[in-house]
Amino acid sequence: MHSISKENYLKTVYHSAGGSGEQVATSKLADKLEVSNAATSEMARKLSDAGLVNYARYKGVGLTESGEKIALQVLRRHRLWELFLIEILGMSWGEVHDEAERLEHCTSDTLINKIEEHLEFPKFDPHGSPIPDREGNLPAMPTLIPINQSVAGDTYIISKVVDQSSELINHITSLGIHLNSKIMIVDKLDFDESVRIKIGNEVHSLSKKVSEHIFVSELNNQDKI
Amino acid sequence: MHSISKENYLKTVYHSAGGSGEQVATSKLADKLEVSNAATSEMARKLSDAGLVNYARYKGVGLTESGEKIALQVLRRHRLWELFLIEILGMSWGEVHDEAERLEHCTSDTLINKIEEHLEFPKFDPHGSPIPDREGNLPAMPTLIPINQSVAGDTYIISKVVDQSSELINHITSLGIHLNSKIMIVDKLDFDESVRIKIGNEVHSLSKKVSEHIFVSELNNQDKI
DNA sequence: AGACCAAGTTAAGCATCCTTAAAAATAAAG
DNA sequence: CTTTATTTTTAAGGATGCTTAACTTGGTCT
Ligand SMILES: [Mn+2]
Ligand SMILES: [Mn+2]
Ligand SMILES: [Mn+2]
Ligand SMILES: [Mn+2]
Repeated sequence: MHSISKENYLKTVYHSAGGSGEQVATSKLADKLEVSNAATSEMARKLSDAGLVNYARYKGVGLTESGEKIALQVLRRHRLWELFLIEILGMSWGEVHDEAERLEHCTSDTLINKIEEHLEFPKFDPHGSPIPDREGNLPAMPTLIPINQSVAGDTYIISKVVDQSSELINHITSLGIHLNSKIMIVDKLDFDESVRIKIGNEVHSLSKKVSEHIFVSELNNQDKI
Repeated sequence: MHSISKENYLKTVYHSAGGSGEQVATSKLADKLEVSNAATSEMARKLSDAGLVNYARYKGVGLTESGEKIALQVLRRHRLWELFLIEILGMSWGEVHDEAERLEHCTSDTLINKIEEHLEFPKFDPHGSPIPDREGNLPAMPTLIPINQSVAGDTYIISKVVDQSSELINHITSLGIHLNSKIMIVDKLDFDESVRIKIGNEVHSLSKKVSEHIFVSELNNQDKI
């Protein structure tokens, strides 16, 4: 098994590259991992030596096939743990991410497979993200769009919430937004890129920062999830 | 939270001191932790600086009050995880120790309390060891004796198995020994300190190494567990 | 007591992962 | 196409936790 730092790094490259094999700037990774640029450059070289990323100085990093395999394993552990903590142990949406962020690094295949079995082989985690199977395959997903790209007047279903920070999740929860909530886009304000949405009878304003982390699907796509 | 190394060290001091505040030789800890004596001496000094152990050169280490508090927290997490993995996830006796050895270092109070609640506040782990409560108090336990101190001809109940290594646990399991099994001491051989025991209709020979890790209670003490 | 031995400690050094500060490469302006 | 600004890398060093090898210390044997 690789070190905690290496696993977190590979997972972050995967997230930042947006699934495809794009090159990611080392400074972007430094931001997300909350370490210095210097630390990220150094790690890029080490992971490159280990054959887990493609890296050329000043050109960013991208996962190799074996690097992606590891990233998907970590992601699998993270997402299964989150679902388990919510479904079986009754923890809250806001609590599970930080816990999973640690557990993902100290869970054997045997254990994570037991958890998967206990949850009856789920396909999505509590934030709507797909869970890789034992071979690293992701389930088919409908195309989702972030709220800041939605159309005013249209109605959508909340389908995924990017859960990088528990602060964001707690804020979203406090607005009454949950997975599979139905929302209507009231209007979009150009000057600050905020979006006003209607949930039930309440109208809330979402800043750009918030709206770009919430993904929705069109109402008629709902059955695909 | 302290580092993994420090937590393991404190836990090992607790185990080695046999509950009371005896001083433990650094070399004994080095053996159990499978590191060099040098590493143990260095760590003794660091933990002493942090006020977690009493340490005077050449005199061994003993837990301070705050050191014992941490040891008991780690022990609590270890034992609750082991029980959880067996009871809820169906893992085997031999598998859970190694898993718990890692999980014990990355589990928040919130999570371990949820686990405790889910298990309905158990008092003993799957090997018969007592589980400290949230305040670090251990449940009352009957006095147990290791099999190598048992009396030939007498009948006992298996009440605790020290689970330092999964090899030992697997061996014991393969002999058909489980918690609460009833056994009879057939005889004790002086020349190699082995013990022969009868379980059901089978007679097995236990080496000294094995017999000193299995603890039994007299038959009439059974109800106290 | 003096010599000896085993147990325990210190010294020096290595791996990992991080930092800040200086240097180099790339990108942006003029 | 230079000059400047920004991004990225390299260099030097610190903390932690480990190693082997050399050195102390305390206890034992004669
Ligand atoms: Mn998460
Ligand atoms: Mn993590
Ligand atoms: Mn155990
Ligand atoms: Mn451990």
